Amino acid sequence: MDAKEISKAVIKRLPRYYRYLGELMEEKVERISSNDLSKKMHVTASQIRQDLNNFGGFGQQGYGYNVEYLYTEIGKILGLDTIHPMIILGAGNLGQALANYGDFEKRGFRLVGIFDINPVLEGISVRGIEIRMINSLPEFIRENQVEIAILTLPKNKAKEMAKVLIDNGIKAIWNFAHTDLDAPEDVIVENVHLSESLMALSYNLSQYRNEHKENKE
Amino acid sequence: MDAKEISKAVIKRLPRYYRYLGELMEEKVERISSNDLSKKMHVTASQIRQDLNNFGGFGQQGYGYNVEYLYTEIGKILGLDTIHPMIILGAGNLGQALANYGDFEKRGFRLVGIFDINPVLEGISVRGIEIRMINSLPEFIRENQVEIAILTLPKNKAKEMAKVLIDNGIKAIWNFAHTDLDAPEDVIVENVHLSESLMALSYNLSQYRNEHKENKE
DNA sequence: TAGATTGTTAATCGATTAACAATC
DNA sequence: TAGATTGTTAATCGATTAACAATC
Repeated sequence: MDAKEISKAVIKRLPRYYRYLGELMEEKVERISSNDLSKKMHVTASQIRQDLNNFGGFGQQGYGYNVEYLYTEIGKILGLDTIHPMIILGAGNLGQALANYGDFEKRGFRLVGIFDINPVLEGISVRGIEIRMINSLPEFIRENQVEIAILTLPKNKAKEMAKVLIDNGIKAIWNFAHTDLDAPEDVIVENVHLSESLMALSYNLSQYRNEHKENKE
Repeated sequence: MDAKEISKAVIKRLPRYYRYLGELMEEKVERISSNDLSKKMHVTASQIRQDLNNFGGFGQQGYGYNVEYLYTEIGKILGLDTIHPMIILGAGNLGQALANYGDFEKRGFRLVGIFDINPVLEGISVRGIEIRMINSLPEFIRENQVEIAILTLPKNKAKEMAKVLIDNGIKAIWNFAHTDLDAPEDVIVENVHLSESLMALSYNLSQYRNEHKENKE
C-alpha cells in the first residue's frame, strides 16, 4: 500500500522548500500562500500546490500554509526527524571537509566513523573522530548500526569498497567518486558528480559566448 | 541564429557520456553502437541517439560511433577545449578540498587564485597558490581574466560576495553556499547544494523503510 | 458573509521511447 | 550486396501549468 509513486523531480524540490520555509521561520513569518512562496522561489504556485499535495493537504483554503507546520512536516517526509548514523570512506581533502561540516549533525546525520585505506592516516583525528582502517569496517557497521556511507575514495577504489559496504549491510551510499556504482535495488545511491556539474557550467559558458559572438562582429 | 534550444536534461547527461567514452578509450575500444553504449549506461539507445543528434550526426550507419571522435566532439561541446581561469572564494575546508582536486586542471579549469575574508588566512598557500583578501579581488579578476568563481563561503556572506563577483565581470559562479544567488541572465550560476542532495538520499531511505515495514509485521 | 486560497481536475507542454526509412 | 545501425519522424508517456469548484 505504497499509494502513488512520487516522482524524482518532486523529491529533488522538497529540500528547497524546506530551506525556504526555514528562512521564513527565521524571519518570524507565520503563514504563506503558495502564490507568495512561488514569487520568492521563482516557481509556479501551481507546482508548489501540486508538489505538496503528493503528501497530504498541509494548507487551508483562504489562509495558506502555516510555515512552521509545513516545515516540520516536510522535515518528517525527508526523514530528518530520525538519527542517521553515518561514516565517511576516504579521509582525503573532501572527506575531511565533509567531516568538518557541522550542519549535517543538526539535521540528524550523525558522523560516527571515518575510514581510509592509507595506513599513514590511522589514528589521526578529524573533528574528534579517529580515522580507522578498512579491515575494521564490517564490525563497525554492525555495532554502530551505520545506515549511510559517504564515499570519497578515488574512483579505482570506489567500486570495490562499495561492494564491501553493501555486503556489510549499509543502506545508502552518498557517492562522490567519479564513477557509477553497482548496487542492488534496496541500497540507495545518491551521486554527487562534481566534475559533471562543473562541465555543465562550462557548457553554458561556451554556449552564451557563441550566442553573443555574431552580434559583436 | 542559435538554432533550437537544447534542453537542460540533455546537457546534464553530456558529461556522463563523456565519462563513459573516456573509459572506453582507456579500454582501447574504437567504436561503439548506441545499443551497446545504452546497455553499459543503463539508458535507452534511442535517448543516446536523440541526445547526440541535438549537436550533429556523429555516427555512421552500420558502424556506430567512433569513440575517440565522439569523445573529442563532446569535449568541445562542453567547452573543455578552452582554458577557463578560475578562482575560489572561501578557503575553508571545502574550498581547500576543491583547490587540491587536480583533475579539474586537465579539463581546462585552471585555478589561478584563492580568496577569503578572514585575515588570519592571508598569505597561506594551498597547492602553491597563496590566499588573498577580498579587497584585491576586482583587480585580480580583471588582470587574470577570471571566468569562473567557486563560491564556498558560508551563506550569510555568499550573496554579498556574489554581487562583488558579478559587478567585477565574473562570467560564471559555481555555488556551494546553501542559498540561491541573484544573478543577471548573462551570469551562469551552477548550484551544488550538498545538504539537499543528502536530504534526497534520506528521503529514499525512509521511503524504502516504510514500504517494507508492513511486510515484516 | 465575502474574499482568499487551497486541493484537484483538465489542458498543455516537453521529454522519452518506439519505429523505420535512409545509408554506410 | 546484405546486415547493421544511424538519424529522424511519430507515438507515448510524464510533468508542468492553468482553471476552478470547494471551503476556510
